[in-house]
Amino acid sequence: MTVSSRDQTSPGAARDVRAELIDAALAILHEDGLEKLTLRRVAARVGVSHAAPAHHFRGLPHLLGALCGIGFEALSDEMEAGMAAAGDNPRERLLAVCEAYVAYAEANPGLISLMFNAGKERVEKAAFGGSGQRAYTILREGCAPFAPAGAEADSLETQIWSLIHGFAFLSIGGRFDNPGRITKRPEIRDVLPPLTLRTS
Amino acid sequence: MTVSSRDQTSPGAARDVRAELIDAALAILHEDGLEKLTLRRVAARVGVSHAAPAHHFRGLPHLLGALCGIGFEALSDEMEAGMAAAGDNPRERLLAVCEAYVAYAEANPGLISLMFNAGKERVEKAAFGGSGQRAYTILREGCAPFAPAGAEADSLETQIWSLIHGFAFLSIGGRFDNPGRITKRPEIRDVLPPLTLRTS
DNA sequence: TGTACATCAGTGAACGCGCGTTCACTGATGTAC
DNA sequence: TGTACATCAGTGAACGCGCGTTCACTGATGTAC
Repeated sequence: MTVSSRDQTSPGAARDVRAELIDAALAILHEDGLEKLTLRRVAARVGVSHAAPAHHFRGLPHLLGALCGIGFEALSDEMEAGMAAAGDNPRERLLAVCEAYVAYAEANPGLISLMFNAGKERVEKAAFGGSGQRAYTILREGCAPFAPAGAEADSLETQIWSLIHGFAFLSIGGRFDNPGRITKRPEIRDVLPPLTLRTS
Repeated sequence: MTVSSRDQTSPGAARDVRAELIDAALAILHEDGLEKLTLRRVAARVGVSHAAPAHHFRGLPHLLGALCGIGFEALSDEMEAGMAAAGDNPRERLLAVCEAYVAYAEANPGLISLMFNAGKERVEKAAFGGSGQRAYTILREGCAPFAPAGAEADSLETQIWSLIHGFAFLSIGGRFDNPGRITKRPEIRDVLPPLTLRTS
């Protein structure tokens, strides 16, 4: 009986508690937000004793770090996929990257908040590598065909990043429901600045 | 002896514990962040028993609501002051509003995070009125002289708000220290989109 | 000017709660011989 | 194919901690007469 799980055709059918803990943490983050995300709740959701997570994560900050890594990878994947699906037009490509960024944030508000807004002491940075760097590089790639209007070298990236980042978090925070506004949920394409192709 | 405080020339010299509690809460928010902001710590900082705050706030969410109200008023004041100091040039006026927004956020990272990123359950909305509305109206006023490049009625406000909001939170989060970047802390003026005056 | 009373902010002890962490333990799995 | 041993993930009880909240209380202040 006890070997039943190993009799399955898939070798991965043996219980992977670590993966289950991460899935449960993502679910709690999504449903209840960061403040409800504790080791004990994660363990309870998986159906395991509250002491079990200690065998997989040094502590809550390490678990949160792992979640951030997953989040940045997934965000990067979405941005890359959007870019790839957009074809060759540079403007369409950048637009797709921006829309992917915002869409990911809107679909994963708890996770994106953890990734960007959680205090340094709460998240063990060592638990995820350069995952954030990858997303930034993709954004930079999307911006590359366009000349910055004026001065600084990476001012266009800064502009675009600020724009979509702010848009995403204002959207998540429900700020576009502001009673003074007409447009409840603007389109990204209506909000991007004019972009001129690099001439050289 | 017990009347000594009332013998002072200033009538406000009598202890105002409620105000002290709010000041202490702001200080904790600034120094340690939202996660460390509890009623007991606030009381301890003021030097009062931990049961005292209950006489002034129904609970932590009401205290946080009061802080948000103060924050939005202060943000609005800064935006208005910046605009007033900028003179008559519409572009300079809008730039000043934007710079005030970002500067306030950078100077008060804990408070601005509470105002925009804290969950609805944590902050009692009833504890502050339309303070957020005022800031939005000022931003709208700064945008008014400019024609939206294309379509939607409030797309320019959305664009500017997203841009400065994202810029502010990326700055607070230390994202401009990203190793892939050249410019560590860009200027707002280098990052604003081109603005064309409304013709009609 | 006095006296009786109501109000109200602050005290300090006590409560139950959920949290992270530690501990000795158990039982399954893998390995050396 | 066996036997002895090491490893390791999970258990459940226990710990101390900080938290919000409640409670009877005290003492100062304000008010009615």
